[in-house]
Amino acid sequence: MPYQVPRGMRDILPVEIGRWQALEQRIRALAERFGFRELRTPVVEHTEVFARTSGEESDLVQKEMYTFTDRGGRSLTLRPEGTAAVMRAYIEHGGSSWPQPVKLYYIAPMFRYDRPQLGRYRQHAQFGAEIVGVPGPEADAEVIGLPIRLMQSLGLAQVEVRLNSIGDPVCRPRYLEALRDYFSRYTDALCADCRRRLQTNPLRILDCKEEGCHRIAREAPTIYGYLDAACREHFEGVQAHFQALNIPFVLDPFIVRGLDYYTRTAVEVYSGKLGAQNAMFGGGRYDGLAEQLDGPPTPGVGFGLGLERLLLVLEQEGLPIPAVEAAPTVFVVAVGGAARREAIRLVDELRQAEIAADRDLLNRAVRAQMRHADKLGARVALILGDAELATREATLRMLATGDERRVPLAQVTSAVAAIVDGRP
RNA sequence: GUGGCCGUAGCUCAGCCUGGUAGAGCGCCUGGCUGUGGCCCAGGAGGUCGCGGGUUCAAGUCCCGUCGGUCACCCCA
Repeated sequence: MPYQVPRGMRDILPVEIGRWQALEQRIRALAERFGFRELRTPVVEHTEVFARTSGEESDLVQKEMYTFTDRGGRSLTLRPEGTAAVMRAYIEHGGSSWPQPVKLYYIAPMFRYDRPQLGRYRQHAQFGAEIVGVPGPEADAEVIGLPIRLMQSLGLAQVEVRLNSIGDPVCRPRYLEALRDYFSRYTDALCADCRRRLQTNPLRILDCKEEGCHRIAREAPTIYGYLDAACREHFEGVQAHFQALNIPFVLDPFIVRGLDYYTRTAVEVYSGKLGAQNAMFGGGRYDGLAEQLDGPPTPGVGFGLGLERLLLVLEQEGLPIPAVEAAPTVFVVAVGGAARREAIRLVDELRQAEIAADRDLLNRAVRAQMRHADKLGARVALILGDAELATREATLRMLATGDERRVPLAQVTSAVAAIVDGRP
């Protein structure tokens, strides 16, 4: 085995690409029906774009970034998440002067240096969408409704949406103080990570999975008593709009999100079919993000959804997406040099008529050519030999039934077009 | 970054315990059918047994290391 793909990365082979293409097509159609337009950003950004926005304390920055120095001495990082890059592009190109609000989506690879396991890869694909420029809760419901409707349209009926508010820079500090007060009484019982988080980010203690920490966290004060009027009003607005959209959700005060830029709304959706890596999508509001990138104050809300995980869940639920097929309509089988030359011309003519056509390139026996036509899933075999050439005809064989008839060469394309249209 | 399990043909796996000439099914190619696919039959190609070291007369098999996969932890999509 001379070379292998880098750890945690994978090749998507032709036998499975049809599912990816089908999923991506559906996503694009749905996102655009929702009024989102695609934004493509480079796969790398200046490291600070992620380091400053996600937070120095976040796991993403601490241990998951693919960072390198380019030949000019710049520190660049392979995009570990989409939102910061979208906001960087929005600010750079003067998004505030575009028709407001701005609704953007992306389907793009993300890179995180992590230990691989089922549903977790060092390169994975995410579908994400953002609404920039709307401070009110209608945008939260609008953008989070998108992946919900996507999953429903794929047949995932009961997805559980876990919703929370983590406050904003006005009210969250008071809550963090309350958490510090509370957890300080139990420092001996907290794990080492959480003792550190007590100083750096006590919110994160809330979703620590350590048994001891978890037990203590369960009794911790929730943020609900600390949200100020504006945050509470926003939170209630999001819930009201979810209800109006008939999106079921549960309130979960332990959803805190791993990145620092989130404000107010935080959501995560899980599947029981994914083992330990069970998050399907996550997202929230990030009203302070633009300023962290030295841009003007700009509200935003969005999500990121893991495509590998979505495909895995669909597979395990017995709901595979019908793959995009790439079978030729016509396979031209040629016997002999003159027929081969005619086949080259005929295949080209069919292709110019927008009919998928293919032929043998290995100079193989008729039998092998027929076998190949069958394996490719062609609907029609066009057989060209001396007998046909003598009368300027081709034998048109329907592979499903074995029915055959002779067609003049000049009428082959229209005959095949008729078959494609369902007129045999 | 920590721990458990697993690496033999393109794929799924047997052989390992008890060291002694590397196997099966599927897939691929060819032929049976010299101009007709699927089904069937026959043949062929394809492997430094993940890699490196050690023990031994002899290692796919035993030991150590390493890389990769997988599951769990951390955390996330």
